[in-house]
Amino acid sequence: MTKEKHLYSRHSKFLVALDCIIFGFDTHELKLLCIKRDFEPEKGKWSLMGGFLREGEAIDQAADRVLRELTGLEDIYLEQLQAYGETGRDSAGRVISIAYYALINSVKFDKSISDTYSASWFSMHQLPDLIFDHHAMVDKALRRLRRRCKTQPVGFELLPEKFTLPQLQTLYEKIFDTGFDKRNFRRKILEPGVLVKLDEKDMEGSRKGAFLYKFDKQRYDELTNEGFNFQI
Amino acid sequence: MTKEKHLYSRHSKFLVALDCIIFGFDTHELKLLCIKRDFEPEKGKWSLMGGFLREGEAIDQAADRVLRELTGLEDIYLEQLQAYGETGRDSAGRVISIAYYALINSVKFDKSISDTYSASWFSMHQLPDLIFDHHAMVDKALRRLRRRCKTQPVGFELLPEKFTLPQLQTLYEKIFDTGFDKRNFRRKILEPGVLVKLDEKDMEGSRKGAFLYKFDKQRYDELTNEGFNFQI
DNA sequence: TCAAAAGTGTTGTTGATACACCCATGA
DNA sequence: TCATGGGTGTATCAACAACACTTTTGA
Repeated sequence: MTKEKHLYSRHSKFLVALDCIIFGFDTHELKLLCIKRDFEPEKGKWSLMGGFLREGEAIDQAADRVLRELTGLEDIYLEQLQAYGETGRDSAGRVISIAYYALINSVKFDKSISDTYSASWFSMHQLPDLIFDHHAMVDKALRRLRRRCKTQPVGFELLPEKFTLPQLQTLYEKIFDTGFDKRNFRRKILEPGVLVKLDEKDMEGSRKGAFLYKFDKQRYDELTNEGFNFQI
Repeated sequence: MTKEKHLYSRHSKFLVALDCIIFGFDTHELKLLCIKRDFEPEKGKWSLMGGFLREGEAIDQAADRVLRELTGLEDIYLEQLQAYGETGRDSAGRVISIAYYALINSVKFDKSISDTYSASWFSMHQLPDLIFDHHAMVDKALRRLRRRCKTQPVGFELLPEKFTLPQLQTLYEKIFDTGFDKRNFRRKILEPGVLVKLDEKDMEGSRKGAFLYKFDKQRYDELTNEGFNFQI
């Protein structure tokens, strides 16, 4: 008999699931990665990527595993939103679900893996119907993402390592679903000095070309230790 | 055989606990309600009030029940923080814990009930050692409380229905662990017009006496519908 | 009459917003 | 040469912070 059984055995146990709200950005749109469920219940309907917690696995690890199973990606920004535990939330039985949101650079991710799950990207403005309480999770994730983007340099997670300021501005505009003044945006984002301008231009987006920048994580950490707070 | 067993039976089940971070305010201090555990493991140590999720119970309901068991209070402000699920977090076995924080007016609560749990209030500056990851939960709860207080009128939950502006200011100062300018504070808090001044004074705190105010929830809801956002 | 807390407006500073033109390039 | 998106500085306005004296009352 295990210690656990001895002490807590009179209490009920529950299935614990992880659901991932996966955001991506492809130069013009903020997108959400959804999968077509290939198992019951709700087989064939659109859903967030999810999975069940396993013995001996921390919940953060489990979310990471679920994300990796779908995208093939490691070292992804992943943050817990909250637990969802209404009794009727899963039509097939009692499941406590812990929602996480992830930010991925959609260029990187492994299309072949996601094909096996019938995954596809949807614009945040044209989401499909999602099962259970997944819409509520997505709403909450978007609000959280906006809050994080205001005070932490997480937007960069959605872009390639090298990016242009117009790209970055477009990203922020899509996340906040609004427009920003170009000069004010550049001033604010450059002012703390955590973006380093490279001697390279991206010539894709325009004739003139736009300088590439890189996020200087080391510099950011230094400043943060000195009490600096990122703000956009 | 239930539908649940049929569909999800190959997955593991887990104990799910609820832990409540209970904040109170007693005119001079922001306080935390802790209990001395009367069961193993960690019997005799200080802990947050907690309990296990039951079959057929939504997690929010369960948190509410746990809170009521300790305080005897209904209709308490209660908000989920997040789930904690490290594998070794509970020394007696694998338990997923969902943390909630509550705001109660510490005058109201039923001392006799809490005595049966050996509960007591601790100043946020002199917290006892707490078991497991409860300190991390408290830290997170305090940060969340500060954020909520900045943009939602939740501070009033910690005060009696009628309160004075000096009391309210002290509350905010204790929550944010800082001092505010009296005139600026009064201007900001009164400006939106969601506090109604009563024709009564509280004579406890001073010779002169301070006017009592009441939070006008109906007015607040009206303004909120018109797009108003509370800000302090 | 005095000690102790309540109550009240104005000014300076700082951060946010609005705004228009020149530049570099490929077609 | 022209169409397209990239890059730059200043002036105005609003929000925030700093600040000191009068009032009321009970002891």
